[in-house]
Amino acid sequence: MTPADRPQTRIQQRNTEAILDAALEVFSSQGFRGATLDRIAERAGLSKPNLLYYFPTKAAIHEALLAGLLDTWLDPLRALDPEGDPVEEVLTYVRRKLEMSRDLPRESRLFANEILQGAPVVGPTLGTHLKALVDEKAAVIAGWAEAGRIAPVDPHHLIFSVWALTQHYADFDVQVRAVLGTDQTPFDAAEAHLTAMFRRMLTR
Amino acid sequence: MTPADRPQTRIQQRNTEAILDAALEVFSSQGFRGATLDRIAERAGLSKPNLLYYFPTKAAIHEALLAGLLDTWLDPLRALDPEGDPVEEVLTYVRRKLEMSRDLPRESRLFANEILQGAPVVGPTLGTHLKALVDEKAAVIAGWAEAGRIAPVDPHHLIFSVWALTQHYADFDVQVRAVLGTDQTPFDAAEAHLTAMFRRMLTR
DNA sequence: AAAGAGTTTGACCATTTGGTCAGGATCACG
DNA sequence: CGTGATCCTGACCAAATGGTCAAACTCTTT
Repeated sequence: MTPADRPQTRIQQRNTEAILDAALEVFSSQGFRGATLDRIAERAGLSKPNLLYYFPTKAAIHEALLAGLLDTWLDPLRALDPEGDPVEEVLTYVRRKLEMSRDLPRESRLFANEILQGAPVVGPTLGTHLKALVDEKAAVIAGWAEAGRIAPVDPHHLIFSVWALTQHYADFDVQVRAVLGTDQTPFDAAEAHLTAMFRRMLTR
Repeated sequence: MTPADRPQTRIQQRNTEAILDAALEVFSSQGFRGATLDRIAERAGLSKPNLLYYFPTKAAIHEALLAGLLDTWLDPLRALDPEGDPVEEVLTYVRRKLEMSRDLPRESRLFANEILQGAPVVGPTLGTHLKALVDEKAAVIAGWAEAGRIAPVDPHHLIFSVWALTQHYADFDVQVRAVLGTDQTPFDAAEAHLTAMFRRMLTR
């Protein structure tokens, strides 16, 4: 009776994937209101009615993207190991987050758009899921600081700093490249800079 | 012959101001495509045709906002004084930039939206004006580093870091507040954190 | 108070856009 | 090979939206 009874057809899988990929491209570069079903359908290689055969509304596509995104987005923070070496754990977190900015810039911009607009979709989960995870990891970091294993630091704002610094290279990519005026990726220099910066601030 | 011949009427001044303020509110929270002339007109207390009496198109309002913004946005960086004390100069820059995030969050979000969309409006100026200013100040910072007056650092990425860290508190305000779960402003703690962070990373 | 510049608006228009629907094409499977 | 489920499409619709315009109203100046 439930829709889950029938597993996905090959066609279903191929098309929903194509739609989500096309939608990610369009939503992340134009914002929710700027994206049109026509553009998404065109990029996905489908007709608009066909697109609406797989997703009931434009908002449904958007929500599907954000729902799938939040989990993967927080994976690097989840991996922060209370048993590991404090400085290396934070540095690893920074590196993994920066890699995500490099490899998944569309996802980063989709998320940035969502937060900029006031988080109309993911808003509810921010104060619950996200806050719970951040509080947990902040406590770990606070413990390291109290034990004198890293320099004293506000753990919540340390995490904000990681987010801000790494996501900047995805969300403001155009500006970064314009200022550097170089063709090559800024990510190598960014990693060196951020690694040195965090190491220096955490080493007492 | 030029329009500048006749100075602005009082009515003109009041209405253009009201329009720009309303537009800033709507553009920054909904993005360019998400903003409608009806909403802007409503917020400005004018009818839509009356609004279009003062600005020829929606895009013209948007461009007027961005044109006025870029200058004030870079004021704190311009104020970075090559003759001043290196660490204090950078810290002052950070503080002034953070104050702008606190006092002008709508402007910050408007700019973030513009860059996220690929800088369709300000794009050309990024590679010229902005790059020139950043290169100039980066050279100053590089000089300080070479002279051993601050710890060695990539000057361009240092400036990016200031932008990312300070603007984060305006652009991702919803997320920051949701995670902190507090009613009071996060800016006091943010200033303490950022000040300590930059001081530690620049002091050798 | 008259004239002319400046200001405002209701009515209107063309286009875009999210979404619907009936019917046709195609596929999986007994 | 036939039949039911799945997939696809052209034509269409209602609402939203950027923009126009002629006419009316108001303010300033002489």
